Amino acid sequence: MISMKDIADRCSVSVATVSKALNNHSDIGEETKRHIRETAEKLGYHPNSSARALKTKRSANIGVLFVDEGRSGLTHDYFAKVLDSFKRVSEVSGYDITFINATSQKMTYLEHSRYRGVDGVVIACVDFDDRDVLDLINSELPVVTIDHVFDNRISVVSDNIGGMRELVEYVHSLGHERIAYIYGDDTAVTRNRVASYYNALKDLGIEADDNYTIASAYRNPKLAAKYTRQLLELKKRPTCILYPDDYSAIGGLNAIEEAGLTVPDDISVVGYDGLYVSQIIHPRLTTYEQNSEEIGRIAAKSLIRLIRDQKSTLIEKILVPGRIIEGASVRKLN
Amino acid sequence: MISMKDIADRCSVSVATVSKALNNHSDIGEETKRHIRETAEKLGYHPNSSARALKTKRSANIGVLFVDEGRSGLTHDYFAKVLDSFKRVSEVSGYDITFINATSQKMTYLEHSRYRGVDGVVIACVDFDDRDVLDLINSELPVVTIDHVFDNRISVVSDNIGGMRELVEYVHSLGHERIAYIYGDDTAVTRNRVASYYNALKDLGIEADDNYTIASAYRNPKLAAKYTRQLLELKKRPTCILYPDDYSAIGGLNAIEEAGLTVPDDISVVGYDGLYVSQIIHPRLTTYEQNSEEIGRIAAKSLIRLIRDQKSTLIEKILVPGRIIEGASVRKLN
DNA sequence: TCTTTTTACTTAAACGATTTCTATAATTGA
DNA sequence: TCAATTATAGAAATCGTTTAAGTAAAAAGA
Repeated sequence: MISMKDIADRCSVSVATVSKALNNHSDIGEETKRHIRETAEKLGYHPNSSARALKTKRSANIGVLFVDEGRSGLTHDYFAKVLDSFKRVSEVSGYDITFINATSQKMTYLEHSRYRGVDGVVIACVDFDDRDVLDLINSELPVVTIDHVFDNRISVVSDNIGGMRELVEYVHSLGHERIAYIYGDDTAVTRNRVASYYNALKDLGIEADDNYTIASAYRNPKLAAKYTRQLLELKKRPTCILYPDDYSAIGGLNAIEEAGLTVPDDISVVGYDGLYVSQIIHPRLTTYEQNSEEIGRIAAKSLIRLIRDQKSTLIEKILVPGRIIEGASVRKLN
Repeated sequence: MISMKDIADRCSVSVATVSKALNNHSDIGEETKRHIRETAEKLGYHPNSSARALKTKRSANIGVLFVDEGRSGLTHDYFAKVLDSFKRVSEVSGYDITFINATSQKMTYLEHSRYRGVDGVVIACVDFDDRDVLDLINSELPVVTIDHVFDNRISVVSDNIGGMRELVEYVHSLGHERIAYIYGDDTAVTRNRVASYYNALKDLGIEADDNYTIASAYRNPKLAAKYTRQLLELKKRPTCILYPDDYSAIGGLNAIEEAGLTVPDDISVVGYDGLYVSQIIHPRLTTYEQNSEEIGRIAAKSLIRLIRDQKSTLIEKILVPGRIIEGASVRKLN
C-alpha cells in the first residue's frame, strides 16, 4: 500500500507537507501542491481510512440500525427501499454505511457505534422502547430516526396519518361507507394509522363499526386472509377493506376469491406501501405508496448536514407524504 | 471514550499489559488478567477498531460488491436474501460489512476496498468482465464470488444448471412436451440456464422449437407479458412456459388471463426464484426456489475461513442446489 | 539597511492499539 | 549457594495520518 511516506520520499518533502498538500491547506505552495498531487495520482495513492479516523475522529462512516417486527432485515421491502436510497445519497457524499447490530461481540448498539467510530447513526426500528435503542438516541452521536419521533432528535417520517386519511377519503369519494380496516402489529406507526382512520371516518360523518377494525400483523397474508373471511361473514359486510400492507392485501384478495367473490365488483381492497409487486398482480392493487426513496434521501441529507455542521438544527420532524396509486381493486359504488 | 490508557492508569500497569491481558497473552499473570478484565468491563471499555486496524491490518470488516442489471441494489429480492444471510453469519463471527462502490471519491472497487481496509470481499455481480471487477478479483485480497466461477477463486453458485434441468424434467413428467422458455438478460447465469434447458430437452428426446425460446429480461413483467402474447399466437402453442424469474412469470400470468385463458388449465406457467410473493398470489406459482439463505451462509463461512487461514483452500466451486416449489400453476396433462 | 511580516516548509506529538525486545524477580536445578 | 530458567511486566517502536508549533528564507515596510 502506498502511503504518504512514499509520496514524501518521492517528492523530497515531509509527510506533513504531503498531508497538507492533499488536503489543500493554504500554507503549501501551489507548485508543490501540484507536484505532490500528481505524484499521488501516479502512485495510485489513497488514504488509509483507519489512520485518518484514528487521528481525526471522523470515519466517513454512517451507522444503520434497523430492527423490524419479523427480524426480516434486508429482506423487508420498505426498509430495503429506504436504505437503498439512503445508501446512494450517502455514497455520493463520501460516506459508507455500516450496520449496527447487537450480535457482534456482545456490544450494545451504542458500543458498536463507538467501536466502529461512525460519524452518525440512522435508526429505523420497531422497538423504540428498547433500552439499547434509547441509549443510542440519547447519546452524543448525531442521530436521525425514521418513522418515529423523538423530541430531541431529527426524524423523518412517512406521513401515515395523512396517508390513511387520504385512503379513507378516497374510497369514500367512490361511494364506500362500510370501510373495514385490518391493521398491523402494535407500533407507533400502526397507532397513527388507526387513529387517522377513525378521525377520517368521523370527519366524513361515518360511524365506526367495531366489527370493522381488526388487529392483524404486517406482512402476514395468512392472517389477513383469516380476518378477511371473518369480515365476509358479517351480516353487514363491508364494501371495502383496508389492509396494513400490500402482502396482507394479497392475502385478502385470495380469501375473497376463494369465497367466490370478485374484487372489485363484490368488494374493494386497498393495500399500503405501493410495492412493485402490487402493481403487477391482477387486479392491480389500489394502495398508498410511501415515498421510501424520498425518506431515505432526506434522512441521509439531514444526517450528513448534522454531522458536518453540529450547530445545525438538532430537532426537526420532517413529514414525507406518499401518494395513492389508483389500481383496479376498488370499485366506484353508485 | 475509554481507552487502554484509562484501564492501565486505573490498574497501575502499562498499556502493553492491558493489551496483552485483554488479548489473553500467556505472559501476563492470571490475577492481573482478571483485574484488568474486570476494570475494562466496569469502565465499559471497547476497542477502537480504527486503531486496531491500523496496527494489525485487520479490520473485521468485509466488503460487499453487488451490481445487478438494473442497478436495483438492495431492492433486488434475490440479492437482498443472499446478503441478509451473509450479513447475519458474518456478524456472529464478529465481522461487519461495508458496501464497496465506485461512487465515492472516484475510487475503483479495489481502491475502495483498500481504503476501508476490508479483510475480504464478496462479489455478486452481473458484469464480471468489468475491468474494475477483474482488478479486484485478481488482487491479493481474499475474495469469494457468488454465481460466477473464476478459476483462481472460491465461488458459491446457485445450481442454475441443475435447477433448470429439474424444472424441465418436472414439467415433462407431468406430460408437457411443448415447453417454451422466456429467458433473462445475457449473463453467465442466463447462459447456463439456457444451455441446461436445451440439454434437458435433448435428453428427454424432445426437439427444441426455435419459436419457444425468447430472450427477455429479468424482473420485467411487461416484457414477459409481451413475449407471452407472442407465444400464445403461435399455431402450435406451448403447453408450458418457463420464465426467467417470478416477476416475469406474474407478467406472463396476466397476459394469459387477459387473453381469456386460464392458468394452469389452458397453459402452465413456471417461475424462478421462489420469492415470497410467488407463494401468496393466485394461482400459487410453481417455481424453482434458489437457496439464497444457504448461498449467503456458505459464502460468509468460506470467506471468513479464507480470511482467518490464508493457507486454506484458495480455489473451490460450491454448488448450492435449490428445490422445486410445486405451486398450482402447472397442470398435469393426460 | 534593518526590522517585521509573510510564505513555505519541517519537526514532533498525537490518535489507540499491538508487538518485539528488554528487564526484573521468582523459581528451579545442581 | 550460585547459575540457569521461568514468569511477569514494562519500554519503546510502529501503523498512517493530522496538526500545532517552530523555523528559515523571502518579501515588505520604514
